[in-house]
Amino acid sequence: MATIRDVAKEAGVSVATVSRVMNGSGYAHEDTRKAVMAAVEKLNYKPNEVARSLYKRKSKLVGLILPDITNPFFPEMARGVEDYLQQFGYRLIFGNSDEKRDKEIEYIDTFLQNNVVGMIASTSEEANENFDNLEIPVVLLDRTAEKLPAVYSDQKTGGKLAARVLLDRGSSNIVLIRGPVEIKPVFERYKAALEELTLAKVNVQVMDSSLTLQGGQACVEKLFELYPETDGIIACNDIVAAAALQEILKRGIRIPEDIQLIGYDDIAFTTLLHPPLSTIRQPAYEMGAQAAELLIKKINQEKIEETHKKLPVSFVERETTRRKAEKP
Amino acid sequence: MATIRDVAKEAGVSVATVSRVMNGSGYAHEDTRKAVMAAVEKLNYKPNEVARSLYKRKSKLVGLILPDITNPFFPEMARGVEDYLQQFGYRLIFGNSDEKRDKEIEYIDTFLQNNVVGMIASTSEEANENFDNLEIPVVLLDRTAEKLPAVYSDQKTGGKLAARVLLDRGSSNIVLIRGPVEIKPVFERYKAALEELTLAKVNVQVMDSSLTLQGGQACVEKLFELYPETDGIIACNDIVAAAALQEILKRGIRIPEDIQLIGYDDIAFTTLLHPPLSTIRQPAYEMGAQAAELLIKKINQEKIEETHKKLPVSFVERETTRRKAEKP
DNA sequence: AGCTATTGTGTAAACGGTTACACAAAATTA
DNA sequence: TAATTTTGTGTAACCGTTTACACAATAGCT
Repeated sequence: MATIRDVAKEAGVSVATVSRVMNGSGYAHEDTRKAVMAAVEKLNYKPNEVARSLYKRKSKLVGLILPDITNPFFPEMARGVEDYLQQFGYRLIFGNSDEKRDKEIEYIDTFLQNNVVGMIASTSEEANENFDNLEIPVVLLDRTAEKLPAVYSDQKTGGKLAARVLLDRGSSNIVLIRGPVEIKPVFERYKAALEELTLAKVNVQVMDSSLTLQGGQACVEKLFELYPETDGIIACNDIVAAAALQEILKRGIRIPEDIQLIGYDDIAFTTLLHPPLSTIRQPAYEMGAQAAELLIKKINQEKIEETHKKLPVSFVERETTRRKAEKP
Repeated sequence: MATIRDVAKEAGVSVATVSRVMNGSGYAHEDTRKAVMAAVEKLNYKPNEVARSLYKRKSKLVGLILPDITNPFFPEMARGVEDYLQQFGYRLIFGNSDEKRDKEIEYIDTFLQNNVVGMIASTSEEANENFDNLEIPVVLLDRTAEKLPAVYSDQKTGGKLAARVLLDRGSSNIVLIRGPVEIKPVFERYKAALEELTLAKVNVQVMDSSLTLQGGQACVEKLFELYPETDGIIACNDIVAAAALQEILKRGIRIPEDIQLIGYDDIAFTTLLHPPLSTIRQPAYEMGAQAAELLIKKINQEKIEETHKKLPVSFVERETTRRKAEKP
């Protein structure tokens, strides 16, 4: 790889001059500018980001921590941030935390050691003290905290909405599948749904599940043994809903006639399920993009009107819920 | 952030000594070692990777280029490489190429500018000359080329296998959905399947589709208009197969009685489809992990027995294909 | 022409590590 | 005890940029 010194020699100028024309900073005579660019071209010179980063004490790298890219909800987000950042020449150092504090800390440390210019993270709640005394901007994604800017979605409305959908469409023996309580957004949607259901004085059962397929299957296997009269299920996410759907089909229960089912997230494959899954949509890509936007504003020290962006969720009506009776 | 100089001052030694005890290189008296470690502890010193990387001319970063993390096949791979590399302290700079040459080149350039120690890439075929004269190790993933080490799966056997499955189970009017021909592995599986089908003197139709849901739906919409007598479909991947499945169901065709369907990849949600999708499995996670393993060997200049690892595929029998008649 | 701005360029000191080298002190050997 | 080897430590150069500063040349004013 050619260095700035090679270019300087080739162009017959000093390294400072090369640097200036590369960055368009300071003065440079048109002739020397041309000479430098010719040398750059000839040697195919690309400035070494590492050296630049060392001097400037900040790189063009952004750290991204997501719980698990294997869950289809997160790749959407990741692309949202990547696509947005890319326009500004930022690159991503990426790590999966598996919601584990240790991994998170490890990644934060290496991000810092690599002079990242900022970080975007879906951090487990208790851990975000790890981000507290950083001197670089951090934005939380799909999670919130007082002290840090955040982009997330309206879990409370989402949870309520899921409950309302089943209620309005006539379910009265509802199983609410609660995801891991440590995961704040998941817990919030659960809480909101439970509240709505409780208010409705309907028969409610709560079951626990992880957010994975295996967890969902394990949960749902017991569901009908425990609560055979169930006529509505609110799942903690689409994956678990898909597991439930499968169990429902296996048992020959008619959906949505005998039982209604609603998921959460609206990941890509929900539309491919049979019947297609009704769900609460979180705008994952958009969330990622907005987090990136916020981060860039922070990096550029722009004034930020709102540091906490709560994006709206919506009910995506498909075929695991009944049509709501029209008003006459 | 504390620097090595701060630590040196705190411990009352020179920076060289601090460096030596941090790296366990050269001599260091036990007492001074302790003093240094105490200072490190006290100041919470973490060596700056950027400075280290500048001097050594290689970082602890590995570049990863994948076509599109939004396709569930790739996150599996990505985790395979991340999980493996993580043990050795390497981190990932990540980029989606969308199979676009420009994006690929852009990422390669920035990877290089950041002194990555190696790269793993699913590169579009024609573009991999971009990797040719690099002085760092590169391993291809899910793609192959003569000159570069590669980890991929046995597309030829996979394609053949898919065809054999339908053939052996009695389909005789088969539509073969071909993915984008520029994507080598996708083309290869197509070619192998076509060959097998042709040999069988069965009625074959070829249709084109992208690898996405939208593409699959568009293709499959026309399928039954064009070829109403179809009794077997080989899809270019699971996503397209899922689209086909949906169309089949919509049309009230019985599966697998009237028509058989087989996908490719075995991504996570295939098991959730109704009926669960029979498919050809590629060991995506394992492929990622092995690519990482190969890369690390390259980095450490270990001797490598085989630079081209072709991993086996397998038929995952689920419910969109009939049971094969048992031998008596 | 003489003076002041403006423009153009180079030198050298950072940035925060690693390491070659020099040298001193301690341990080992004869 | 003297010579030699081993151990322990510091100084300074280097990695490839950026930029403060100095200074020269040119341009723009009276």
